[in-house]
Amino acid sequence: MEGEPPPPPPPIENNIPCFFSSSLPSTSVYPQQLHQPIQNSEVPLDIDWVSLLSGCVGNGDRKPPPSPSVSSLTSRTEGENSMKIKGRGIRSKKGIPPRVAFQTRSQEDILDDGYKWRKYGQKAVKNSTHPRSYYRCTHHTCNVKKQIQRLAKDNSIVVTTYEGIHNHPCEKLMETLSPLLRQLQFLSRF
DNA sequence: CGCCTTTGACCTGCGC
DNA sequence: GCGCAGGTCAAAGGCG
Repeated sequence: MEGEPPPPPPPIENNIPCFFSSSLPSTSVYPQQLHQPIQNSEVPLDIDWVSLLSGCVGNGDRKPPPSPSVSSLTSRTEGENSMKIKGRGIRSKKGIPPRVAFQTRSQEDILDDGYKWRKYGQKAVKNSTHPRSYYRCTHHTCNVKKQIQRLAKDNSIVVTTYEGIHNHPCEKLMETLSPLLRQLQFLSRF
């Protein structure tokens, strides 16, 4: 049924995965309208990290903002905008997890976002010379996935699409923040 | 030895 | 109904 009903974009808080990494070059976030092509590759640096992080907190994990250098977050990339929900493990139309896509200008395909990922597939995609890689969070109870692909028209841009929300804290972030938190606790006594 | 990547096969939905 | 394209599985091999 339902011939691709235009789903109302869910509140952004529910769609923002968390980002963390000293090496993560950039990001910007918009609600997931992942069926629309990227129209521009301008660089919106006015990231609302408060909203972003509050969404993370509400979802049980969080990451500090990376230092933005470039990027534009998107919805689906060109050549990808016609993507349908297919495949063996197809997401049921009822329970489609939130998805967020980022464009990141980076020489490296894999951006360190603080979580551990296991690659479970790679696929050549139409209209792109670069394959798309599929990753899954290695945490036992976490079912978050991400796809990584380079833009066909700009090899320097990596498009990372997160699907789902982590249900566990980011170990790397906790490592990083622990000393700070301890210090804050100590200072707050005075 | 355990974990990860690679890679081909398989599955599924959509368009024609 | 068929073919295409995207997404996933799982065996095999590599690496620390």
